[in-house]
Amino acid sequence: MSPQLRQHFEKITPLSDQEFEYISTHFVAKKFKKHQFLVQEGVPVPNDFFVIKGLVKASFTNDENKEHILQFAMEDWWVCDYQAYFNKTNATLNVDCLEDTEVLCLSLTNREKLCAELHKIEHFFRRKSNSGYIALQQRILSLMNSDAKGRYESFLKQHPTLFQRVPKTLIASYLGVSRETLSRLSS
Amino acid sequence: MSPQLRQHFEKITPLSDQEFEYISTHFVAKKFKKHQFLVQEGVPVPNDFFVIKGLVKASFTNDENKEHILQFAMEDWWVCDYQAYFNKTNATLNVDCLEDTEVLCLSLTNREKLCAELHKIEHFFRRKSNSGYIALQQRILSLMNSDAKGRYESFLKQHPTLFQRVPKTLIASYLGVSRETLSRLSS
DNA sequence: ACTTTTGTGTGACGTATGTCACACCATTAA
DNA sequence: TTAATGGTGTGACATACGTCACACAAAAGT
Repeated sequence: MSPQLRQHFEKITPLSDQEFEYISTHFVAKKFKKHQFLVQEGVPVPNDFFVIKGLVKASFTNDENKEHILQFAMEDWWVCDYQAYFNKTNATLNVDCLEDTEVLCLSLTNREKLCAELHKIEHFFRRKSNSGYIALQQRILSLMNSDAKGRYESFLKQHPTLFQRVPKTLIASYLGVSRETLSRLSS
Repeated sequence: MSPQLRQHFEKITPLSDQEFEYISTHFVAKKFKKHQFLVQEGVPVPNDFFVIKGLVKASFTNDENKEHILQFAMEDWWVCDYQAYFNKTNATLNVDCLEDTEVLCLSLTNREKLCAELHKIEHFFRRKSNSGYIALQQRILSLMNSDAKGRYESFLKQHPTLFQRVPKTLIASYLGVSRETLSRLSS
């Protein structure tokens, strides 16, 4: 199985060959084409996804059919509708591919099994979750504190790669601005 | 030590008397008066706080002296500047008391020690962090999807207690709206 | 090769919300 | 008792941003 996953774990905790081999049996590789859905609103969410290759977005679409992007995920990112995943409810988000993408799927059962069996893994996921929490707090601050231009610029700074790979329409929807406003900012 | 903390842990994982007794030696009780700071911008943040009694706010103040509230915390809530705490940097947030409050302090060292020694505790904090993450995602969606009125109403629904204990000026600053706009909403 | 879809710019206009100003009351401190 | 502080309402006005409309080009699908 992908050495990418191992490297990813080992940024936080070292693993023996056996340990990693054991861990990797709990993941399932899958491929998706552009426009395919990893998670679809209204249906259960058995898996969390670790992106090996490609690019996806996680988004919420409201009653007026306006889409708000919660997250992009490219190589080495995790993505899911975590609310639905952890609470075993139906998804309220969609996760779909902006490019052809390859992922490793981790079912909730396998995740909890690994966490229970290997303290290291529980530690890993705690650390991941902590960082995620902090990042979201930053995002909230940026939504409250900065105007469209400020958010646009700090996105550009923090995610130059995404900025190139993602259409601006979607970046607008990630930043919480209309497509038109974003367009006027860059000109 | 406070049975409140034990109950709080046991919502997620059962503990023996000895276990809890051991755990509790890692916490330090402290009392603060209204207007005192638990965390102050620019200084290190050695502790995370579990609120036993009282009410605090965690906020960011920008260059124009505008305050944005990231979180309120009352009984049974955890509060901190987690970015500074986990990364051992200086605080960018302030945490201060809206009421006289009693907390249990958990240093980063003790937290990591407990997590390493007791798998249960690492599990506890992973679960906590996961829920926190999900809650912040919801908040982001609400900032992007709802207008002032919508956010105000869902805050009222979700936190009727806070609504009573917290001045509306501060609720406004939590919701990302001006004091005046919020005032006009309720009338 | 043709059509459809996707991405992007730009003008005109409406509106939700911010800002500034002032007034009033309740509470706390001196 | 007075003064200072904190919380709230409300009017007048400014503005950032959304919405709708149209145009055009590039990419994708047939």
